[in-house]
Amino acid sequence: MKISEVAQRVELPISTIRYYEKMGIITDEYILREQNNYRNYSSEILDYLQVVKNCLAVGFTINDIKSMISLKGISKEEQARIIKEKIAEIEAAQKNLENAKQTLYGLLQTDITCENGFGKYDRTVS
Amino acid sequence: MKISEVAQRVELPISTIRYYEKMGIITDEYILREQNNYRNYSSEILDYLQVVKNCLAVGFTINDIKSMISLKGISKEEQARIIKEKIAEIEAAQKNLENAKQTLYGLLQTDITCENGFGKYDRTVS
DNA sequence: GTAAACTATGAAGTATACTTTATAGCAAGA
DNA sequence: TCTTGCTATAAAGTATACTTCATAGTTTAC
Repeated sequence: MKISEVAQRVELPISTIRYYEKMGIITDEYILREQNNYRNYSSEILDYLQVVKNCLAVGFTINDIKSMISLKGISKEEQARIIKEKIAEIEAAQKNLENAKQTLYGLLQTDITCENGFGKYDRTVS
Repeated sequence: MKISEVAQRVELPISTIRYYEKMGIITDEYILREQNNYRNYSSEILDYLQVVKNCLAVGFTINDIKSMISLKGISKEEQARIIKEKIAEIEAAQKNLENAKQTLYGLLQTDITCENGFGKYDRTVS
């Protein structure tokens, strides 16, 4: 499928898809070039880009994703190590999310305008 | 307490703390200025900055945080609406995290080097 | 067959979140 | 006192993730 279809289906701008390729997180494996030089993507790009979107949405960088892609070239032990590291990062992010969420729930239940985490006013100085 | 103590306790660079103030997410409520013009922070800054860190870590922007701070000026209904919106965003992020985590667990269990989400090779073209 | 729409590339521009630099005043210990 | 270290500000610089622009070839609809 052509780039515009990919863009529409994964809900990313065309420019972003080309950018991801330039950055190395969309590899040749997903792309054939036609006679006219147009990119022709395999359908697997759709699931792949969804994973990429998830990863970026939760704070991983493009370089993080590149390191995950490049797992292909290294030893199983090293692969496992990197993956476990990433999982630990995700779990840390999950804790942060839960904290942030509880903070917001706290805001809902208290009087936001004076006494709570965001905007609390207290001149006590230590 | 002075800026260096805050920096150390919340584990943020001094420059970042000054930057947050400049961006408006650390307000005067947390700061007194001494005769020498040094900032003197109230102890509440510590919890507050932890919340800020959590929010930033999970994808909220400084402007998002500003909008949460500014809840003080608006109606309860509007406050509740904004907070619920933010909670919804967090829950979306939580789903993304869980997806990303499952993807990584999948990587751990499969043969990473050939058949999986990152780096799958399939020339099928639609 | 021609205009509108889609594709391509490289380079420059933008937004966000910081960090660093340059310069200078204030403070605490030897 | 003097040196080392902490504080201050403004402005410039950096990293990341894109987006836009300029230019040009290709395809499709009429």
